[in-house]
Amino acid sequence: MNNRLKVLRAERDWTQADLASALEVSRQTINAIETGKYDPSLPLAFKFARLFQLQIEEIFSDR
Amino acid sequence: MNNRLKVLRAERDWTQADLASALEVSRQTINAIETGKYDPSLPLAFKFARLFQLQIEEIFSDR
DNA sequence: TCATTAAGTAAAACACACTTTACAAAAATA
DNA sequence: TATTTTTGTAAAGTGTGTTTTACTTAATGA
Repeated sequence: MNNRLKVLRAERDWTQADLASALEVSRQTINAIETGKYDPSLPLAFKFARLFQLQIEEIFSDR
Repeated sequence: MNNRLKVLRAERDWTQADLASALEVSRQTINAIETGKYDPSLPLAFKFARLFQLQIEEIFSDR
């Protein structure tokens, strides 16, 4: 699973910590997801989508 | 998190076991997700979406 | 260059996703 | 009604997602 989080953050000039606090998760969670260590849970994927106002599929991709 | 799995299954006349084998997960996993015991992982949510040819948000909803 | 901020990473702990086996209850069908 | 199929549920085990604390490295700015 890869994702566009780094780009979406850059477009907004947000740090990983900024994004983490917007989503109420730890900075390490953001880092781990961004660097592909693991996938977010579905509820967290929904939070990303809501925050960025995008479909989950526009942020995360299966292959 | 609620979902439309029961309806989507009914439209296709599939049992929980049918859906489970199409997705290569256990029947108990399908049952637990349908009955709200837990949410699927994001990769499994993608598999549902691909199978039903729907967006994840058209199958699962956050509230 | 020095100090600060941002990003990467690691370990331990805990909660949740998923499996297998097994059984009971409900629904469908002969 | 009797049998079969489907659904619900439970317990134990494994693996993954997330947290906290903490340290290192990289990038930014005075």
